[in-house]
Amino acid sequence: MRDHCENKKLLMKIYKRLYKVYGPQEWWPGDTPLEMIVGAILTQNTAWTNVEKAIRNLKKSRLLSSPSDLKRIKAGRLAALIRPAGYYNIKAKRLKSFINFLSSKYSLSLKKLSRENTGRLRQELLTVNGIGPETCDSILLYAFNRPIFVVDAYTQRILTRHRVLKENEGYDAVQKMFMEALPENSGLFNEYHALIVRTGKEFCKKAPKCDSCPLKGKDFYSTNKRSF
DNA sequence: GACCAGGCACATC
DNA sequence: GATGTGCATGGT
Repeated sequence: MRDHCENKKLLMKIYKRLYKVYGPQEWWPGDTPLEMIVGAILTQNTAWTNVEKAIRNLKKSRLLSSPSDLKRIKAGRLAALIRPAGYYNIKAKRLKSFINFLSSKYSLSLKKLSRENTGRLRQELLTVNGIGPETCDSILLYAFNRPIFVVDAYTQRILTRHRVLKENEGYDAVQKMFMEALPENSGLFNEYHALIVRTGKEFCKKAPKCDSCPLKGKDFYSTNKRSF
């Protein structure tokens, strides 16, 4: 994370390239803030295709119309419905802990929750068991439209391979780098993260497929001398 | 059949 | 504070 100025230019260049190739991703794939929050929890370490099945089940059972639906349902039944998303017992608990938080502190109202300023909102969400930094920031950015950059495994992997980050950089440090390098704009943060995931899925899995990656070529590497 | 996916909490050292 | 482990389904 040396050469701040160079990294800043490189991060914009990467964004422009991905946007040019893929166009707008129009994330989050969900219709309402509640559905986005549920999706953010369900997608933890899980392929989105599996999450879709779980969300379909919840919608079919009319459990995503309002938070009170999820408040009423028993954790065991909830777990059965979200089974395709994997880790279903623990995720059912996590959904419940969010709903209990919303219920006890915001009278089950997402609108009330959304009146908090961004810093406070982030602080509050992070107290919920099962909501860590990435899930929290996905909720802030996609459900509440706040200018917060979401860091995920693909972000780390792609930027490490492009020598912008050293290996095992912490979440907060990576987020800080993005947010200092880019204009504070939730639309930009939204598209950038979505484009990273899109690129990561196609080209930057643990075994990378760099040959046809849009970020191939020396234009997209930091000159920072780092071994990786 | 092995490997992996848009993490997180908790135990242990 | 770093490191290891359980949680689980469905696609490649």
